[in-house]
Amino acid sequence: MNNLVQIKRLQRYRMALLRLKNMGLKKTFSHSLSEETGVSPVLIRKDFSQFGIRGKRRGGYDIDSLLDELKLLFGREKEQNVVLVGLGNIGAALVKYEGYRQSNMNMVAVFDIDPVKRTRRYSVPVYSLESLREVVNAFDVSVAILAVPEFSAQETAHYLVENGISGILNFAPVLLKLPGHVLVNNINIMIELERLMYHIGVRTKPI
Amino acid sequence: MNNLVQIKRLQRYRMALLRLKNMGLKKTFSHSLSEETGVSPVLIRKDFSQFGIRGKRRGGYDIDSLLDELKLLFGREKEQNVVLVGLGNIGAALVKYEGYRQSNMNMVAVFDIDPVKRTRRYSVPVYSLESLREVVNAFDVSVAILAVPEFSAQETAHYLVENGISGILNFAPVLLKLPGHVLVNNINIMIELERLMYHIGVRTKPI
DNA sequence: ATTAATATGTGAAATTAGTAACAAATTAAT
DNA sequence: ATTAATTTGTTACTAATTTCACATATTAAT
Ligand SMILES: NC(=O)c1ccc[n+]([C@@H]2O[C@H](COP(=O)([O-])OP(=O)(O)OC[C@H]3O[C@@H](n4cnc5c(N)ncnc54)[C@H](O)[C@@H]3O)[C@@H](O)[C@H]2O)c1
Ligand SMILES: NC(=O)c1ccc[n+]([C@@H]2O[C@H](COP(=O)([O-])OP(=O)(O)OC[C@H]3O[C@@H](n4cnc5c(N)ncnc54)[C@H](O)[C@@H]3O)[C@@H](O)[C@H]2O)c1
Repeated sequence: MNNLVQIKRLQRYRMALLRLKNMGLKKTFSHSLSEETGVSPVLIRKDFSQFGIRGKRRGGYDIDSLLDELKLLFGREKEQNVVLVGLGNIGAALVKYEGYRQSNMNMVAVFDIDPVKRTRRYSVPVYSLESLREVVNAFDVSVAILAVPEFSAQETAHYLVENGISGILNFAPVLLKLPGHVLVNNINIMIELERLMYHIGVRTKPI
Repeated sequence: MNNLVQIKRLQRYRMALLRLKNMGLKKTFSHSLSEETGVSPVLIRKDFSQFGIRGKRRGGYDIDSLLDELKLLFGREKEQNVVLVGLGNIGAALVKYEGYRQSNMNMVAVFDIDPVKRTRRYSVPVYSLESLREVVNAFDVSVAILAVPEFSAQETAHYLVENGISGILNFAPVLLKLPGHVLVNNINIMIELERLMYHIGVRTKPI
């Protein structure tokens, strides 16, 4: 059963555990985590079990230990550097976001073809794409956030990969065609909205 | 097998078909759509088949007919109005986005508690939350985009529901606890980034 | 006309994911 | 100490999703 679906759930557990810890809690139970994540208690226990994470019968799970175990999975030891490509609407939101540290990540540079965009001053430097390779090498970057218009997404993604990027978080609503070793995660806001509409529409449609 | 997973795929087909149509194509085949969407050809055929959409053996599918059929599913007849709650980083990107029309949607109002945010002028009016019910009634709104900070997300979501919202696209990294009839779709940017890191890390880790 | 090639459509098989049931451990209560 | 209550961990079962295999239709070529 390993992977994908399960990894997504482990991430959710981790987020929830961070919240619980923040609230001052020391331990938790599969049914409490279920409340926080929407995953059934059995499945939570099974997931933990399969990743070698063990609780105490009747005593539940120790939050700190759980987070330590999950840290080995997600919170890579070394802080991971990412770059942002495309400083438009979405890009501007992402560059101003301050939550990267919390996930042990750091945005080291932004790239945009528009020189005007490069005059705006943020806490992160904005370059032309020519500097990409240099930055990738200097900061050991392997992941990029891609927030360029749909029509240039494929071409830009290709350029990123040519210059050493092997993971892309893609906001453009297209399937990027890239070499097999490259990983892409897509975020498609309009599709999420549409599906919401669809499900609501379906349910409220008169029978 | 109906629903959820399948609906997601049908949405992807639709997006891809719109692109193909835009490129001037008239018909397509399950294997071409597979290229565009990453879904296997058999599964594409099966999905269509189960939704009563039929192609021509040897002749493939007619793009316009396909889109018509899918329109019945997704592109509700009437344009759907949505509101945005929280005009921060993400909110500002969403209010400036111009792709709603294409999905037959329309953003009719933005809400923010911060009076300073309400002085900024966009093509969409910005109100305080007190006006929510009024707008919901006037524009028959059932879906809201929630882009407020994590700590106020639950409370705000609750308020939205109290005032007639039944679908929420949630950007805050928390599981919203709401009455069963309310639908929530979550977009969690950091989780997507983390998972990218994880999968890359796993693969490049020395054996 | 006949044959070959190509694509769809679908029931069966295989795979993957999730649930139920319950034993084992641990803690709390008497 | 003994009993009861609770919660984990696991195996067996059920459900869901996807792929396989192939029959069937359609077009193109000879
Ligand atoms: N803004 C939203 O709310 C929203 C919603 C849904 C989807 N999207 C998608 O997200 C992507 C970005 O949207 P946006 O609204 O931020 O777009 P935008 O047009 O505001 O910004 C795009 C930016 O990318 C830059 N750019 C263009 N080509 C480039 C290239 N080759 N290399 C580097 N930079 C380049 C442009 O100069 C611009 O600054 C689009 O694909 C869009 O479809 C956005
Ligand atoms: N910006 C990003 O790139 C990013 C990335 C990942 C996740 N997120 C999440 O998205 C959400 C929004 O992020 P952001 O960066 O835009 O935050 P932000 O702080 O920039 O903006 C939040 C906005 O919500 C308004 N607000 C606060 N409470 C409100 C309430 N009760 N009702 C109405 N409006 C209210 C604030 O006035 C502000 O304008 C957060 O939950 C954040 O964790 C954002």
